[in-house]
Amino acid sequence: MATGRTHRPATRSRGIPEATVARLPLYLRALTGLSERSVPTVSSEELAAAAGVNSAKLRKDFSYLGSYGTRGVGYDVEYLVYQISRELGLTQDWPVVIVGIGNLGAALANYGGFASRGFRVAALIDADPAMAGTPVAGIAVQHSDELEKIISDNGVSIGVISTPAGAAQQVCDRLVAAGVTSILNFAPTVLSVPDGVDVRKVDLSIELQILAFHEQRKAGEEAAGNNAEQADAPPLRATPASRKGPDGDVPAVMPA
Amino acid sequence: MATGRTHRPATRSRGIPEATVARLPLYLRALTGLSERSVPTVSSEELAAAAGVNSAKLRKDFSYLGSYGTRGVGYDVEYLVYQISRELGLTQDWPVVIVGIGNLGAALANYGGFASRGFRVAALIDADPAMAGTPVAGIAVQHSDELEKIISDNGVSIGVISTPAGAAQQVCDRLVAAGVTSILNFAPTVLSVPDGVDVRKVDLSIELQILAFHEQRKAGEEAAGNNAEQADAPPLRATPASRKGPDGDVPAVMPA
DNA sequence: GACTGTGAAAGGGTTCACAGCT
DNA sequence: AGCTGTGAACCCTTTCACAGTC
Repeated sequence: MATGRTHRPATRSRGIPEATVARLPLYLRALTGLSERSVPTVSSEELAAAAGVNSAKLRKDFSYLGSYGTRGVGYDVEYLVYQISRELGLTQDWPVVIVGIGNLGAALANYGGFASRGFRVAALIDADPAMAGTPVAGIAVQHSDELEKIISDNGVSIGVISTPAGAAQQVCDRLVAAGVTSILNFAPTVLSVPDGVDVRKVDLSIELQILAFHEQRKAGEEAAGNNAEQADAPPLRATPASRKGPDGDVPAVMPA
Repeated sequence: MATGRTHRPATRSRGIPEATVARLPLYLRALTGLSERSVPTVSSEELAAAAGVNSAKLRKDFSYLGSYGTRGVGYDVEYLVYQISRELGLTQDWPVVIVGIGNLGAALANYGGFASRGFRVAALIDADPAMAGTPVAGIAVQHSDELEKIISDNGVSIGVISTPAGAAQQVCDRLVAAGVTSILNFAPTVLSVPDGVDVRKVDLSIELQILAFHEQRKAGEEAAGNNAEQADAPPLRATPASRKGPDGDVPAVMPA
């Protein structure tokens, strides 16, 4: 025990913070770029810049994985690529099914980033019988009747839902019943799943709405000083006891 | 300071937490559903369930917007729809351009959720001259030479990038130079933008990798007890001074 | 009685700043 | 000298629990 001791308080590979996990793919991508350019080592500063984060955060993130750097030198690119890949579970192959082969589903099937890094599109599934057999991205679409069989035959544990909103929960239920435990949902719905099943959501319209919020903010800033956005609101309140439309004031409903 | 009436500490419509902003679209969607079914009021409990959050969080979120509920009763659906829409800036129309009309761009153009709620696809832009004029989702694709003109003619402030990764930064720079201040980026790249420009990123492969991490976790749990995922790691270290692959153990680089 | 609005407590995540190693 | 690894401070977010209002 001559060294600095602190035996590492059992918090090693257990309990990597979620925020850190979400950034690992980012680091991995940056590292892959460096690897392709045969860069042997990077400092936290350089890598952080390439990944678009600050270096303190990156160092802390890596510290959760272990001590993979060398003081005074930096990180070995190849070694880090391997460690992060392993931590993310990308050293194994993940068969994935995509359900709902409309515009978006087809785009996903064709997306190169899917195929690389451990993910393999095991099947494309659609409810439309007319689509069955049609090749999309080189894979024949299968009818959703086959869903359960496909899942179990291929040992699929990750499913992607790109159906219309109305079908998503139903598809989700079938995926889960068939053994899928991770779902990436592109349909604009809240999916309910049993404990132990992970759902991640990608929602285009939500992202746009968040941008619109900040955009409006910026626009309001120019005409600053007076609280602009509150100012032009109609003076109606919801309080049933008081005034709610009795005075011909618009209830102000959005189109849809 | 006796207690009682804190006069609302000037933190009214200023400074809505980012986490809250990100959930407003979720609430809005749930409320729209209720509105279509002509439900007049909801409790925080009901609405929270529909939006997939817990009710305390929802109430706190709404408290940042103002006091829009009625104690003992709940929230007036129509009124809340209006207030949230206004807060998000959806009572005005946002022209949006989509740059990069490949599979994904086309899917986005066709996505219904775009058109509803204040967003209007003002133009589709692609670098391929062969695509110019081709109608996608009822809109003729325009060549990227026109980008600057399109932006300024239509007063576009929100741009969507669905180009390949290699083109994204360049497209981003042109969008920003032309006046766009909010960007939704689907390309797997870190975009650098000047201050004052917002970027949101949607990255399919990152989402999958996060799922894979948790999936691997679950798999490791079954064979629990011993720290499985660390256990099978090859005992190589990056320290250039010490051992680095000398023992024929794979450096294990990802394919790409 | 029912349900909102909100202080206060608890929990994560980020940033700082520096000790410690090479 | 240079750069990592990390306690400690700080900040943001979530949750609790209850006073306040209808």
